[in-house]
Amino acid sequence: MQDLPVIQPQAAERADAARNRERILCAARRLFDEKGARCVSMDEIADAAGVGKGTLFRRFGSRAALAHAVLSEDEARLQEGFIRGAPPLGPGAPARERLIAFGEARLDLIAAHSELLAAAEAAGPNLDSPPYAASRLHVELLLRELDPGCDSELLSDTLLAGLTAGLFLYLRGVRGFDLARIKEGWRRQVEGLVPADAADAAEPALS
Amino acid sequence: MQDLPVIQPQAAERADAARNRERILCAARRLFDEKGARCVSMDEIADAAGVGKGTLFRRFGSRAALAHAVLSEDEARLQEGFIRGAPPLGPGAPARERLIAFGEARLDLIAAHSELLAAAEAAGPNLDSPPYAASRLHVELLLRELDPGCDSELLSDTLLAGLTAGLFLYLRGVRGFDLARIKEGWRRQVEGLVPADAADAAEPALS
DNA sequence: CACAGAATCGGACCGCGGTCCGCTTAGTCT
DNA sequence: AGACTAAGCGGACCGCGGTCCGATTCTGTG
Repeated sequence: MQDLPVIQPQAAERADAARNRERILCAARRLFDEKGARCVSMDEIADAAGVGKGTLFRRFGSRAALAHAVLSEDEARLQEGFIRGAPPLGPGAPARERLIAFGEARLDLIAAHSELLAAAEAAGPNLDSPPYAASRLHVELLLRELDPGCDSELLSDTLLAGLTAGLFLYLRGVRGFDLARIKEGWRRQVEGLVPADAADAAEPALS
Repeated sequence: MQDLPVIQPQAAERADAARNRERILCAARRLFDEKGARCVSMDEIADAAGVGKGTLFRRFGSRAALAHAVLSEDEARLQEGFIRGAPPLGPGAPARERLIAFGEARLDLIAAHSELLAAAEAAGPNLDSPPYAASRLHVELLLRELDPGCDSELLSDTLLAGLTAGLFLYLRGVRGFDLARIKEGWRRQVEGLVPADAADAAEPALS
């Protein structure tokens, strides 16, 4: 019989490593909101954390990943909200409403951290990032519930393309739309995507 | 009385400048499809064109802009297609069909030059690039025709977010969807966005 | 407590996209 | 033709994200 596999693979993190991780996250968070995400270089962060650049990259791999790590708390809160939260967003409301609420919640998060999130979207849709995967799955399940015949796998991705920090910055900064208007657009897009008749197919009041 | 302002501001391009522009475009095109867009550095292009790096950037401003320039022919052809082309894409077909055909045509173009287009999308939706602006306007007009009450300004942008090279590469490369399936998703999204009743409101056979 | 081995550190280093500025050259006016 | 001027040129230079590897700890063991 082998040893039981340890559930937390990174549990054996050395004390100094843990300390440095915390220092880095702390410095990054501070610098990001002091100077704006795009004006902070990785060298600066390493410096402010009192740590070598190599350490920084060893810990987080890339700028995008660091940004994700800094935002992980907020991402987790959102995720918690649509998995176990109160009805408009969490289970209990009709799927269509949940989908709309999800988009609005995500847009709120984007609005709050747009620059940082944009940095985290370096390559494509934050591919392979757990938060994105979770969101995608959530949207996919809701879509499947609303219209079992649709290509929910694909549509979840294309729908989520409308909830990107890059797009948001463009819409708000260049085109001049405000948050409420963007939310309204999302609602409209969701309502359209789901045929009105099919929408009521699964409208039990509770999950 | 002053001299008449010349209508074409850049007409006064010096002979050597024109020659170099051509050399650069030519070298870029060749290298891009020999080695794949992402494996070609700007230094390489300048080198292959027998031109200094400064010249390259003076001419094209950025890597993204160079990519656009290389693709301008194809972009122009697409644009020509939806402005003056044959009915499914050009004027004459019902607006909804035109919108679907537009997306499919754009997806074809993306599929043909995905890497290069991805390079051209460096910052946000190719913001301020003429081709993107033209596409956006086209989509906006079609949307307005289909449903005059909708927020066509915003929806044109969010819809176009689904026709991005970055998204396409992700859908095809990471998720493994093929072109046909992606096109089907686009159709579905368009059909949803436009209420079925309003869709027939403007269905004259000719423009 | 001393030791050994490995995990971690850190800063020199790389190639990249992009900028700058002194030199060259193509067009123009006499 | 000759000279004048501004457009054009090119390569040294910059800061950035990211990598590498020798030096430096930390931690379990005798």
